Amino acid sequence: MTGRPGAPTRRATTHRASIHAIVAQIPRGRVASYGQIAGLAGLPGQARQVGYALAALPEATPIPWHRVVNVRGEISPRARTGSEGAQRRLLEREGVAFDATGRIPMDRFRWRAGLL
DNA sequence: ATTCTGACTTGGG
DNA sequence: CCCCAAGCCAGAA
Repeated sequence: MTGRPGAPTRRATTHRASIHAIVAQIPRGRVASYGQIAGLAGLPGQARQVGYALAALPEATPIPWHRVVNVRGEISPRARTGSEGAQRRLLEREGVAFDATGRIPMDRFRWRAGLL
């Protein structure tokens, strides 16, 4: 350890890594909210960080980032447009439905971790 | 080293 | 339903 006695513990891994790991587990046809992911990643209350972690992903990634939506069941608007439409299309292709107001009925599609 | 900025959630009025 | 404030991390300039 580079540890000087009394020095603050330095993060060995970034939070982004654990967040990506959780998102990678969301099964096809299911969605999770940012806050839900944060909790599962051991970072309760850091929903925002989840969004930032996803925004940092490269264009081509094996991580199913499109399965993460906000707690209201809607696709969160980004500063940079482009992926919103693609995200909805990807979800619909997996069988995730949107209601007339453009929201996903979370009661039906929310991912239950540890449950298929 | 400091400053800025982004895919959020929750509670209260 | 709307609006506001607080909590939070990391990478780029």
